[in-house]
Amino acid sequence: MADAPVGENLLFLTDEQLRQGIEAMFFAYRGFTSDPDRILATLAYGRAHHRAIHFINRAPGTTVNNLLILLGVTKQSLNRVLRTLIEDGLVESRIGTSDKRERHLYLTEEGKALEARLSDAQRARMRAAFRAAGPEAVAGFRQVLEAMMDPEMRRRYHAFREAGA
Amino acid sequence: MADAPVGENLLFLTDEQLRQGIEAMFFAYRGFTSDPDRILATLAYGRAHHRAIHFINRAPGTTVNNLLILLGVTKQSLNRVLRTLIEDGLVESRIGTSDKRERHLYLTEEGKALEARLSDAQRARMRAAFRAAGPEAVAGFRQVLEAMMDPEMRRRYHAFREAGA
DNA sequence: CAGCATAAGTCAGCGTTGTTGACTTTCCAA
DNA sequence: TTGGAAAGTCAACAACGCTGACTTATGCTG
Repeated sequence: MADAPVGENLLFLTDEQLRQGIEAMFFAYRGFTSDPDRILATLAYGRAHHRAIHFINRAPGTTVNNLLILLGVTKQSLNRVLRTLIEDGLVESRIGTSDKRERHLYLTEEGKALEARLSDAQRARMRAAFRAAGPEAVAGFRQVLEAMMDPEMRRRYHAFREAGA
Repeated sequence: MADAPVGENLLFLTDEQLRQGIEAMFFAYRGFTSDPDRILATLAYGRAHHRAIHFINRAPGTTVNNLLILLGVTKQSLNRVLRTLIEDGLVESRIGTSDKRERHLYLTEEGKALEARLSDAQRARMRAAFRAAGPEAVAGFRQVLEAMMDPEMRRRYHAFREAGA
């Protein structure tokens, strides 16, 4: 897997290939966010709300601190988003049982409904792209993306996924 | 290429696989932008400046209109960025010869120097990721990204690349 | 128990980057 | 010569990052 090209066949590492990869990443990310963005624009929410909703859905009961580390934003920034989501009844904040300083976050039914709308739209595009490219391409896609993350973020992400609540 | 799995082996299209793809895209994009962001932060520039510099470098002599369509922003938004780059002597704006309403954009030597700094950083990460994943994974990565773009953006992007000036 | 650390929330202010709307200037082309 | 395209400008606004300072509640440790 990691030992395919050693001395020959390094043409995929030319500057031109790398630049094309960079540009592909830029344009693909635009497509990636465009469908949820359209939905969010009708609701006075933005991408930050989407990200919060997404990860609360993925790990119900996660704490505010967990979430802001995962998202890589300050607590002030996250708090502004969480406050509106709680006020609007999409997210519920429960005081921790073992540690009462902590707030555990959950989606309400309404929050789950919006999460599903956003997720359906985003998954539809991802599904179409995966289907068009085929399973081997998808495996390569995942490999490259994993390698592109900061090691620290990759670690946090996997820890989050395994921790759940 | 497009006919690998027809009735069986569609496990790569499960909702869980799609969600993992979505999250990988989110975290990888963070890594993707982090190196240039660090450089830009020391210069009072942001990502919008980077994008303008990148595409002017890729297609010297492109017009303002070409650029704003490619970047998908309004002329007011692009103009604010271009103005600072021109004032700072990184970008040169030349009045068109055939059509004098048009402004053709070029990087100055100083602009090319910054482009190289930003690009070196971003390519280093891309190179490391490509190398770690291998050429077949890179091909798959590119295929999925291409399929994820809006068709209109993919068309514009390829047209831009071929047009040059 | 006293005191420090931690988790969360809040207020104020700021910067970047996107938006809309309205307007002017320049200039090509029918 | 007139309509429209291209470019630029001004104003206002919103989303969402940031820093800094502060409070409140709670947990932990000496």
